[in-house]
Amino acid sequence: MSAKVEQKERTHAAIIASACKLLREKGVGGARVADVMSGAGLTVGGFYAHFPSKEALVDAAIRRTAAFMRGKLFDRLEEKPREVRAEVVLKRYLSAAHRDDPANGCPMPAIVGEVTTSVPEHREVLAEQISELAEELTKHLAKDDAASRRNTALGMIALMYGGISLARAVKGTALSDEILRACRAFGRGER
Amino acid sequence: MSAKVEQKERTHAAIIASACKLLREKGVGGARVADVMSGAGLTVGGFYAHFPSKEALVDAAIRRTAAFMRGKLFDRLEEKPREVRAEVVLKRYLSAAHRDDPANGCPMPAIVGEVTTSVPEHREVLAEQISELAEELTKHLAKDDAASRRNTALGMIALMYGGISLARAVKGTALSDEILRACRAFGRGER
DNA sequence: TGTACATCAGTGAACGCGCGTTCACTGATGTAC
DNA sequence: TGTACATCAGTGAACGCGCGTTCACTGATGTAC
Repeated sequence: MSAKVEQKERTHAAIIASACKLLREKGVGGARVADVMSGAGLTVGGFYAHFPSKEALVDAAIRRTAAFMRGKLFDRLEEKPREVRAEVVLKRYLSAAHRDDPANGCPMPAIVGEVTTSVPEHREVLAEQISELAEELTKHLAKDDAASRRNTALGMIALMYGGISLARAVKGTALSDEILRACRAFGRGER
Repeated sequence: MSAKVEQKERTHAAIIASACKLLREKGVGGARVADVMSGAGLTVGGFYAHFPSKEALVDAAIRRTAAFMRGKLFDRLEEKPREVRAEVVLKRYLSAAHRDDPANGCPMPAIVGEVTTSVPEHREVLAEQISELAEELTKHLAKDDAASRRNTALGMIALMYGGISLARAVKGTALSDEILRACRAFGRGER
């Protein structure tokens, strides 16, 4: 039994990995079941031995990629002085590298719009992941007042998500770089 | 000929109006040709007497709704002192009313995500509309330095778009109101 | 230890449905004489 | 002014394609005796 089970677990992981990549690159609609499976070196039919539906896979992939993004964003952040951490986060998120590599970045740009007009499950998963991100970010902020740390965290999240989404939407134009730069400055408090 | 032409023009306008509503409510994919037509009191088949393709309709609707949104956002803004105009814009855009009435609001939340992975035409139209919005907003900002007015305008746009998009995605939760409030404060410069 | 049987991950074709687009047709409006 | 013909906006059914899901089948792994 063991070898069989291990093999299935490896396959399961490969399906999720493929889904995480496609979801961030092409969104929910663009991450087709057949493509996810062929990305994992398999054929369509086998999918339903691993997930009850595409929705279940998408939920798993949202959670996975959101956690992955938090890992990147807060990586070794505690080594830096508190006063510069917000700036570091802004710089990491609102970078040209992040804009140009959606497959390894934040899931939000690819899914927020679609998910807004879709099933409640996805929206709940997204809400849960935004909350988690806000909480972690709040811990790194410098201010005394807890309420204003919370506000800053939520504002930063909206600015970062909005900035990278717009920059990707107009990618290839001068405006795209300009947006990233402007959002970094705006987030820093420059007016 | 006249009565016939006038009738066709009225129908054309009704199709665009229906498309503008559906596009903002349900996005590009959700604004189905058959639904747009029945929203205008017509049946599917007649669509192609008015537009060469769904894409052409979507482009028209993006332009129309973006212009409409600018009208709302900057309405009588010159009556207010320059120092408060940014704040007024933030308050108008990041309001619960705007969040709860997508059909009459900004087209960006509904289309940015989808358009990013779609045909270049839509992306170009979007880029053009973002530029227009940034230029108009820049004119209302208080600072001396033109470059920093431009930065602030682009930052505000990303913050507003991001804030309302996330607030809509988690609509119905306490987090949704919190995001709107936090973004207004963040945009005002509170850290 | 070997042999017969059971299980089940994965295959690949088919099904069903949604949606953009096409097309033959209709009937009202407009034109020619 | 009236009559025959042309035009064309709008209808509604059909077409084609994409995509999620189902299903009969296969072959390798594991179990029972």
